[in-house]
Amino acid sequence: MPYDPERHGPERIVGPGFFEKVYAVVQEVPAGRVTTYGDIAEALGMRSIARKVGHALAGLSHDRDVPWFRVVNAQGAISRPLDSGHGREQAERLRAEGIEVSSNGKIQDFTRVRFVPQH
DNA sequence: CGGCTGACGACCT
DNA sequence: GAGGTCGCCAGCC
Repeated sequence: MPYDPERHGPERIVGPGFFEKVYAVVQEVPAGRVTTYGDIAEALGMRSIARKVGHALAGLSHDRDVPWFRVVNAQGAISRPLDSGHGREQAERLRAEGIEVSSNGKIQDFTRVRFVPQH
């Protein structure tokens, strides 16, 4: 299917600098709240590149001041194996901010702590 | 250069 | 709720 603004958003903005744009949006998420890959994609004007948002975070170096752990998937769950170092760290850091995370990685009261970044 | 791979998500059974 | 399908696109074989 060709590019369709109705489905894919107003314009294509993925390109050089995309990662930095993602990081800028993530930094808007306040402590104690979480947002989703899709919400970030939409804040950047593209509804269909949620996957690229995850890719951007995957390439993030931890020494940068970006709260990567406040980003979860649309189901309100941590999108990394909980038996991995990063999965455990994310759950830990969210709990440290007062967010309840169940043993299966689900965020409790997700709809209430969900933060939707604005354009 | 073609194929595969994802920290995803909407939609359908 | 649990799976499967398809669309996305930069990066890495």
